Amino acid sequence: MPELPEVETVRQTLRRNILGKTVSSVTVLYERMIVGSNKEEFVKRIVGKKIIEIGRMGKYLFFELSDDTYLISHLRMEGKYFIKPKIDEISKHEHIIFEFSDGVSLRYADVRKFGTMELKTKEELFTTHPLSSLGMEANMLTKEYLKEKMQSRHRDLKAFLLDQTMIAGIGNIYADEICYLSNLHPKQDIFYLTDVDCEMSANSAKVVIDNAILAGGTTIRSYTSSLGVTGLFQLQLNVHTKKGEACGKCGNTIVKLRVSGRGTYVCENCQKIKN
DNA sequence: AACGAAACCTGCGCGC
DNA sequence: TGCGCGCAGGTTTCGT
Repeated sequence: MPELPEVETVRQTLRRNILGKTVSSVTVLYERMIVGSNKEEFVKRIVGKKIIEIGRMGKYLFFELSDDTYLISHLRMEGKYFIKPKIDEISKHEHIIFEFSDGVSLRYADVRKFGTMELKTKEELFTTHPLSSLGMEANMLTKEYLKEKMQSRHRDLKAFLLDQTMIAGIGNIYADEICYLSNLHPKQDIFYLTDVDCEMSANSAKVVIDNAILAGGTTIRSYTSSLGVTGLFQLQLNVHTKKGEACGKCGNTIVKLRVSGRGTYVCENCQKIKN
């Protein structure tokens, strides 16, 4: 489900709904989701704590709890949060249940069980993996930063955009959209990009990501809507999922390729490879 | 250094 | 209707 705009949307919705609540119990129904500690320790470190703030870095969400406890959550492909009354039945794909002292519960659901949760202290939060490994936020890129990162290595542009240690927050949908707006081919070797290309890429990333946040994220292939995520950015997509349709700029037919192991949509007339 | 493939999981849509 | 295959908004690991 989530790239930066979707995670940001979830963050905003969670903030509005559970800030200040105190956790009265935690139930872990799928232990492999927990990283870095066992189920018992995980539960023990959270119960009784209050939710002070909710933050985000790249695609990672983190809950600041009282007493120097931070919970990092990654939704991977299909992770979702739901807020329901405690007494509601636990549905099939809900794996971690947080109950609050006011009768409300926060539930982490994940059909594919790829998501992760990990506890940290304040000291560890930004100084240890995963948050310490992230590159610059996708909507804060500068041409200088991209220039430095791009012009010193050989790599497909799409692989670079998806590399979270280079840029934090871009996933498969927005990578395609950013390439399209920049008139660059996803298979373009970044080594040969010019200063102007770097500037275009930085600007495109900002436009795409910020507009997607404003739209509440993208909802494609949506089965169940998640908390806060019934985004509408799919209405603004230019290439992703548009195989066989006409390019909005030149009318050429948009094709689907495989780049960096991912389904990739491109207008091969507007996005030509150069070197 | 960089790439592809596999692994972690489940469900859906498609062609036969 | 049923089955097998490919595909899915992510990340890590491992072999080349």
